[in-house]
Amino acid sequence: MERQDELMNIGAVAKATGLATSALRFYEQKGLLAPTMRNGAGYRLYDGQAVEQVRFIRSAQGVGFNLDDIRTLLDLEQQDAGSSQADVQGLLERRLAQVDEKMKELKRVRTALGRALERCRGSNGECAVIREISPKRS
Amino acid sequence: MERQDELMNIGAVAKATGLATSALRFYEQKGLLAPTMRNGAGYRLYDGQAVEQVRFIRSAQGVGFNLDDIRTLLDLEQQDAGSSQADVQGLLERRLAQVDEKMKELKRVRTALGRALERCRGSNGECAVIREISPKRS
DNA sequence: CTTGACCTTCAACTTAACTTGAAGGTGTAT
DNA sequence: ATACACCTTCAAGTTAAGTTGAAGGTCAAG
Repeated sequence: MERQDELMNIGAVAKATGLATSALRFYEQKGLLAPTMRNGAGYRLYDGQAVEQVRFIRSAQGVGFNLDDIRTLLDLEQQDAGSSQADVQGLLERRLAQVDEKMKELKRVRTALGRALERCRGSNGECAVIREISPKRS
Repeated sequence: MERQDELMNIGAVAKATGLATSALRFYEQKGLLAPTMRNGAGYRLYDGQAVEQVRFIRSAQGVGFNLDDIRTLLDLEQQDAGSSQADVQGLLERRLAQVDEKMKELKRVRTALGRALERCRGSNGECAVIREISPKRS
């Protein structure tokens, strides 16, 4: 299982993740994403793991974690001297509880939407009138 | 049994929800929360539903929706007469799909944390997080 | 009728998470 | 060797979601 160590420069990572290069540099500055190395000219070079990491960041962000939270989560990977296993474990447990809390909230939101949809379908014909629902992006 | 129409002023809603009064005024300005009425002096007066609504807003925010999204959700819930049934239904369905997508992301994050925790407990040292993310792309 | 805890508006400030722009170096294809 | 698309840093701008502060009105208690 030799992973081909093809390194990609920042533009390739950007393309692979759908983010702007500026966002990737920003993540680096915030300690969330480090290139594996730089080439002679100072270009950042990333391996495939970076793409995975960016995807994790986006997932976590999408469900309401901020970059600081995410950084501490990613820092666990590093096994920094100074953080004991117990520290790491405790942090993981707290984050997990937080995720479970979010799961509940999401279900709450889902239920509310489901009820609205039901009502909308149940009312034969009348949800409302007029037009113009703006094509709002997510 | 006419105890239901107790109106509360903004400070009481703030206390009941844990938000600052300034946040509640801000939500009003953004069209997310309207007081049922004002008293003679211009004081905002809210009913109990407002507290529920604020809780919904916080839940939705907590799972990554922004206030604009939430406003459209609330508009739908109240069947804000302003769009056709098909439009409303379609939008509701899209939002539901979005919620389900977030649910998946949350599960993804949860799984990553859960497995890292398990390994962290089981052996010494390995408390990696992002390695546990399945390399599945969206 | 004054005191203190409320409330009002409005404008300016803050923080997070980026983006944009300027000024310039690099890689490679013709 | 000249384009041209990349890349670099650094500073400043933007947007969302509020907070903070000034200047003042209101209400119950003493």
